[in-house]
Amino acid sequence: MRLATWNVNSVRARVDRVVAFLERSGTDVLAMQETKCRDDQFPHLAFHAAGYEVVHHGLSQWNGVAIASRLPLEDVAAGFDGMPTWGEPAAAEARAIGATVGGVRVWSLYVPNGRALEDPHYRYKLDWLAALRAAALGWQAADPAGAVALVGDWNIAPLDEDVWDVAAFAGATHVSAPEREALAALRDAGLTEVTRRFTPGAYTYWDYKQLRFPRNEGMRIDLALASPALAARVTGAHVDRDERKGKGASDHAPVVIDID
DNA sequence: ATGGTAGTGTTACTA
Repeated sequence: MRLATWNVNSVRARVDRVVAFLERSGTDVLAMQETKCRDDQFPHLAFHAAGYEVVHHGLSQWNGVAIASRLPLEDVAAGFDGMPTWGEPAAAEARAIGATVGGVRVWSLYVPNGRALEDPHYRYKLDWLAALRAAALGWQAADPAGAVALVGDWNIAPLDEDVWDVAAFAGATHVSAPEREALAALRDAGLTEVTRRFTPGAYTYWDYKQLRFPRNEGMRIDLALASPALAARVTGAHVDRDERKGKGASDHAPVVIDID
């Protein structure tokens, strides 16, 4: 199975490019983030025409997560138990969707950005990650030998080498110790990152501004965490950097994972 | 030079 994760930054603005990627790359299952639309606005027809079914969770023009697959999708879940809320009035955001495909439990995740260390959104981000860890501990306890993939835009650079200039991030989100610790704590639920060893030095995101992509000033923030049973089946991974090129590109590139 | 781009219910907000 070829599984990919991609923050598409609006599926409606990029549907042709996303479908072309699916067909070109031989991707069986694509987890998308930042679809930026409600369910009734999702461009299902273009995916169906290419032979993919889609499950989508979108509540507004913000966030939005989906899984497209040419294998059957089962047991779809919008959000996970205990997921924190945001805003006034407090409400769950569309940042997680899960489905079982080919025996693998796949979650497409869009972790809150955090905005700034002193911003309430940063606490929301940490709480969201802690709640995800608690949910994952439950999944592990229920099925210790299960194949689980948590993929998406984590909005965290786990290591200093995952940003082009760590000094430029002093006092900023994405690299702070609490964020990195919240991500690392998912290890308690048996989850490990499976793409890094195949993609050393690769970035997955480059800001639209300041010529970040031409200068390769990027960040590795799109990650794939896997349960032990699934991690043992990962045979390769790559970042499809070409998808960041040209007119109409997302600011993220797809991360592709091959599973035996 | 405290900007710069791109997306959305666009003239405000999110990233």
